[in-house]
Amino acid sequence: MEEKDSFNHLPHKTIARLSQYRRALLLCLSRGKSHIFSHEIATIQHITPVQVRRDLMLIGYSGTLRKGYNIRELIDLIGNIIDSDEGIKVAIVGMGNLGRALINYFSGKRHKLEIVAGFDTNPDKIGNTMNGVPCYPAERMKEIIEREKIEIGIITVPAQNASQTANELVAAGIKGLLNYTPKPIDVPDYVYLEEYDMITTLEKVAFYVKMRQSEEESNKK
Amino acid sequence: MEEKDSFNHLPHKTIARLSQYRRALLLCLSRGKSHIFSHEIATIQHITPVQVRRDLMLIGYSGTLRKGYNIRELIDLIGNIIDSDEGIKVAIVGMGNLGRALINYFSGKRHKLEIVAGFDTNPDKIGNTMNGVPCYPAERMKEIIEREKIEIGIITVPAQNASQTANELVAAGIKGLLNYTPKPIDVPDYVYLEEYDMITTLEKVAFYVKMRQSEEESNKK
DNA sequence: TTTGCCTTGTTATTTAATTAACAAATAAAA
DNA sequence: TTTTATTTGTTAATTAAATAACAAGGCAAA
Repeated sequence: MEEKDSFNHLPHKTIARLSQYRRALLLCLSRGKSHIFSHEIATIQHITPVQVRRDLMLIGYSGTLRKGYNIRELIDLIGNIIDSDEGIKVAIVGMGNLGRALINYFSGKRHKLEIVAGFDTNPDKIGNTMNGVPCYPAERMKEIIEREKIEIGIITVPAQNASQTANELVAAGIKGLLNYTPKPIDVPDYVYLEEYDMITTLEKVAFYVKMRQSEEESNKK
Repeated sequence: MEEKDSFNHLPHKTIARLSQYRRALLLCLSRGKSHIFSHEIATIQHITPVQVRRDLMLIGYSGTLRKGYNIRELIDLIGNIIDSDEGIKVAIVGMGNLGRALINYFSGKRHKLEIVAGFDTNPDKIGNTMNGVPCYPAERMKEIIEREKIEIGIITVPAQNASQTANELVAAGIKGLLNYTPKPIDVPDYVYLEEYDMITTLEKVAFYVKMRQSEEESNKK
């Protein structure tokens, strides 16, 4: 208990990187590697070796000098930190292209984190199964989330339905939400919320592309 | 020229928020509103009024005291900053579920930023049109990107093809890349790169959900 | 054995972003 | 007319994150 508490002040960015380190490490392990240096991890992730070492320091893992980190041990440790012992169930609301894309990404990958239900209002989709994930009618959201003890919801409905969907998920007792619509949603404090807006991301890329071009032009002069 | 340069030190987060403010403002405008207060924008975006005012200060926009900001003017100013005068063309590589989801999100929305081509290797998809976006064979990437003067590429191929796709896009002269595969890619300095990893995001949500639960438990004791 | 080279682990510094604090302006109310 | 409430704009302080700096350990080669 006390140990686990020590991880709740890890920087958000470190949590994200740990997840990425683990995937890279699993790949290395499958290729027969047993140890890895911080600069190797850094190269794979396109970050600096210092940042890798600092992250590992924060989770209290020590490598061996001149031999690097034990890949198997590190994978296990990261799992202890970021995975839930019992596993966490996830539901996707909105089985359009984005919802299905997410299911494909996840299918059979992470066993501690499983997408167990999809919801939609389209009668053509209801009753079908996508990559092993059954699609239920939106009206049954509360019932199924409670029955299956689903704790995380991913919102991939059209933007205009985002906030209503969020409310329904919260009412159903969801603990964490991931909102992929461009419409910001409002949830109670006890629900962890992460939002990602694809339109904004693309506009940002466009801005920096433009910015660099105009910098180049003014340098030429 | 000199004015534009003044925007190249805007914080990245501010750029992202400007894009979001604009969308919110367009919605308000369409409802007949002409002015808006910082705290109204803040409520819509679930941030603080101070942050809104600070962002607007950075772009040099002044509202009128006790009347707020002129929505029309502000929309135009944000456009001047983040849009490219001539517009920027975008290509999507990988017309799977995620690629199609992005096309749906964008279709007909932002006229300064247009998805004009999709690429895939699947013969069933090649030659089709999705929401007005034609799907070309991957081999024609360079040819079409050069011909259409496409500057931004979005990578939505399977992870194992990510880096090869990135190389092809860079070779074709792309200026900005948005990588949605969980595999980090490597691009030259002159290419602006943004990466987003859905698996990591979901693992992060799961971590914080778990963390809060174990905090609650230890509080009960 | 000794020297030099890597590599880790940690602290210090710098940079980025958010939040707090508050002066100034002005419309509305007293 | 004077006071009060509200809202903007800006500087200062705080927090979060990344980067730099460097001591210490230990293998390999001389």
